[in-house]
Amino acid sequence: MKPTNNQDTITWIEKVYAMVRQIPKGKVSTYGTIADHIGVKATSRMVGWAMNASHHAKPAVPAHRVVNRNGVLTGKHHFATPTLMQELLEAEGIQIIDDQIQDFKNHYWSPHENK
DNA sequence: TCACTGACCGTGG
DNA sequence: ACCACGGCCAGTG
Repeated sequence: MKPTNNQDTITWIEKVYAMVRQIPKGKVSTYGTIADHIGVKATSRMVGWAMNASHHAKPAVPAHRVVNRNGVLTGKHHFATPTLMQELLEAEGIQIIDDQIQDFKNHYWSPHENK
């Protein structure tokens, strides 16, 4: 398509949003994996910061499907409520105990499927 | 305008 | 095995 109002100002942040939205329901991804797949220009910290900005982006990015390397809901505290992230993940069939995703690697989603 | 921080991860000692 | 530090972009004070 040809977005007239769009320009080449697309930054790695846009890619972060796009990739996070590609995460299928019931699956989760990590900051490092996303950052690595986006490009070496971005690091895990940048992804986390982008997620914070995602609150301002549209459509809303399912940041609740993004967790840290340990499979822990590190960013849960940044959601509307500190339990919202866990609630959303549990609603997708993911079991979480003490902010720790159970069988995390089994729910782990890798962008290798996407080109 | 300059400097620091941020939802992290990897490597070195 | 544990502790400490660097790296990258953008926004805020």
